[in-house]
Amino acid sequence: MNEMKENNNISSVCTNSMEKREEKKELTRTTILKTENFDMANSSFITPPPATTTSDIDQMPSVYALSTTATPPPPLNSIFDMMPCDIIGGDQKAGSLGFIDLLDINQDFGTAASLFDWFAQNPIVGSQQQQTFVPSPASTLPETSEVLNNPATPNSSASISSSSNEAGNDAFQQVKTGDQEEEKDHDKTKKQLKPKKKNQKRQREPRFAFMTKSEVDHLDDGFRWRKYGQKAVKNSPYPRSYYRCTSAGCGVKKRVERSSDDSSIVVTTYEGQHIHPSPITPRGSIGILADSTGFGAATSSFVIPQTQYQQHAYMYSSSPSLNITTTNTSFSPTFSFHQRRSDSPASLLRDHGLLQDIVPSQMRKEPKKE
DNA sequence: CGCCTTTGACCCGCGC
DNA sequence: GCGCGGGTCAAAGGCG
Repeated sequence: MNEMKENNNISSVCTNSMEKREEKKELTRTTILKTENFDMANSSFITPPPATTTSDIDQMPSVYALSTTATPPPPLNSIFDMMPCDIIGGDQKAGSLGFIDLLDINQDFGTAASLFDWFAQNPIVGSQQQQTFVPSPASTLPETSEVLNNPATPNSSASISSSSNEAGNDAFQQVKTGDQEEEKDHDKTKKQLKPKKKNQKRQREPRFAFMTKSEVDHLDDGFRWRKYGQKAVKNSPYPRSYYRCTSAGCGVKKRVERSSDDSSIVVTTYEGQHIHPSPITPRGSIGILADSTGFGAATSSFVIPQTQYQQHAYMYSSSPSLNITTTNTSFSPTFSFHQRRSDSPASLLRDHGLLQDIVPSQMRKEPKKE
């Protein structure tokens, strides 16, 4: 109890204090990269990511995208496809077995004002393609990369098949299997669902995680969340918070916790798919345009408030030359993530032979500065 | 008053 | 079967 409170203090938790958020938002920095060896069950890296090396990077915003899957993920047509609905097969246990490279972001971002701009500017043909990525020491991962993905789970593989389903919900359904329909009403009745069949493992919603270098734990992503739980995390001084989207009928959840290795890194894990547009488009926030497919909403959990990230958008890559720096530029005030469903950084990377270059496990050992 | 967080208890799955 | 740990519930209280 007391310990938990202490943890809260330690981790500079300011979950819903707008004031504090305002104070600290500028401290939030974002870098997106893909990684692997992420233990989704524990929201931790199976293998601690190598340290970033440059002091520059240390100054950069940090968002690390992570995801796991137990089943071959559906089409990866864009970075935004890496949202829960499309990417992560949702079995927690299996998911914990390994982490898959899904955030295939690695590209010369050129003049893109931001990560999001970049995505907007780089249409990629990604449909009807199949991609399999099997982290393996002997595989295509270049050891020159600073990435050092210790394949904690050699068996884990991201099979990204593609069928570019324009209906986001349908895409989501692709991930679902069999009895998952039962899950629809699991939210309220979970507790009463004792008579759950023994052999029916509870299927988890697809999940998507990313890491954010921020002093703010609960990032404002444009949606309204209600905290419904907090648990101490084993082997971590920081607690894990559980949030649920407050919109009626929307069962999207997210977990937020700090990296035990680097307290400046917040690991946010989204689970599920929004069935509504972002209720909030606060000034400075990147709004999400949900389309009729609902996919926009589905991917909206990736929304990053402009106010928090506009200072820098940085993307790690194993190759310094591939780093993008977007300094003091702002994200598009409104970005429709779903609008690039045919764009695939993954395929782009594939086309450019960069897929394996992406830095995964690197971020955890960023030089601690505190 | 409504919405939110806090927090102890409970449920559930898994490993031993 | 038991214990552990993750995840969730729901009552209580805080806050605007």
